[in-house]
Amino acid sequence: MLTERQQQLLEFLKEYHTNNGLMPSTREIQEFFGFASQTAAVSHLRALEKKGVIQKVPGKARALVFPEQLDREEIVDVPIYGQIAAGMASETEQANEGCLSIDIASLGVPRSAKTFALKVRGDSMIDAHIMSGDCVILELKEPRRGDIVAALIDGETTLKRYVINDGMPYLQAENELYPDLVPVRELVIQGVMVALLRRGEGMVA
Amino acid sequence: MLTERQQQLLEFLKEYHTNNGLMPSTREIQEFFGFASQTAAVSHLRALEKKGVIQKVPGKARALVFPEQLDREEIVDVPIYGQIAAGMASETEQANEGCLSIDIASLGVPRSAKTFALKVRGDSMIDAHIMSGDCVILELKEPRRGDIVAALIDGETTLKRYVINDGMPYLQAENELYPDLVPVRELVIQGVMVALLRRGEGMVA
DNA sequence: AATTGTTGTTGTCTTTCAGTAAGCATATGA
DNA sequence: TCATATGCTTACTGAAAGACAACAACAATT
Repeated sequence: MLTERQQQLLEFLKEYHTNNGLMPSTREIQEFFGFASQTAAVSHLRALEKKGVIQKVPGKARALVFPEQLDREEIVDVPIYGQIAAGMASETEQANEGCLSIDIASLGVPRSAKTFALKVRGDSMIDAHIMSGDCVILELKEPRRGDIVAALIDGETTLKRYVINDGMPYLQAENELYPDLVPVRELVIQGVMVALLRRGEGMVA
Repeated sequence: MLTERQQQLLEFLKEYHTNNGLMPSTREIQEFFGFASQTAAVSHLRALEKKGVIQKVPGKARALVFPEQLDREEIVDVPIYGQIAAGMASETEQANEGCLSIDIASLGVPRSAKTFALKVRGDSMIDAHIMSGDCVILELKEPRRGDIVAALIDGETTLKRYVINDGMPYLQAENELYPDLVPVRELVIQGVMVALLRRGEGMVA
């Protein structure tokens, strides 16, 4: 569908955009390709627009848009704070181990929600089909009974199901081999699980 | 950290950007807020830059960038074609039921990979901890033994584990209640599972 | 009391930048 | 063969847009 040259141009646009966060002007395109005229760049852009891979907003500077980008939902950056059941004693200690960028609609959380992610270690939630190595996405909010939560219980953080019995909240593992955790002193809920991402080639059991 | 007014300005920038795919000019900001001068907009932008929430590229038009956006990995749009084990007889029939935008690094697939997603229905893969309602992300590539694949077997599409025994490939469910599927006529692999996304409030067992 | 930050105003100046007109050579398909 | 798409060139225009100077009122610190 696209010619060789048009492909090169599109490539340049994408690269420029990811590097600089904005689109090149026609003169910058001209310079990059070594054109003697900016009109060459303009006509190429026109061709790309006719083929639907870009959209132009007439009269405005650097006003090129990739159509996919427009009907995309808003992307949020979910920071990965670390592994669960390992450290993270204080809430401010944000051992940011990377980020997870995903559109907000896929998570099913409101735009205002504060979210973060933790990597699961261990198999205490295996009966809820949460595997070791999975990445759980949590929202900072009040837990309801039955929610899966990351909680700081007596100094250690774990992922468990939040249960209330006789007005007494405690944590329940989803694995017969693990006991219930009844808080001795404190029970601080750090987040409520809203989504889960399993990734990589490690899909082999 | 930000003042009321600066918050409003940032809000406007984000909204304008998601709506139009590009940044407003200082004069557009001026007009939106009803300033009598564009310098007001400029000085606000300067303040936002000093506080680190935006970056400006001097001399260029509409050259405002959100810093997070810059160190973000490239976002790919994974189309959701439909439910597994339901329809999707032909490969071209793309009942696009929405999209999943996620940064490519989180998926662990090469940039060139062709990916798509399917919503799982049924519990035949429950022992691999894939639940009904989960969204599996698949890549178009050759399966290796042990991979979880979406396959068209004798006219129907299912998600199963790809096994080879005595040089004979067949499909295996991860649930004792389901039998192995040995292809009678044909076995077309539609994609190899590379990631899984479980979302929504339905985290309650 | 002096300084700095916020939120503005009236101006002017200059560069960036998109857009157009007119032309030319080579392909590709009808 | 005639039309149409591609891939360029030179030359010009005018609007879009950033940048700066100078000033002013008001808060919050130092």
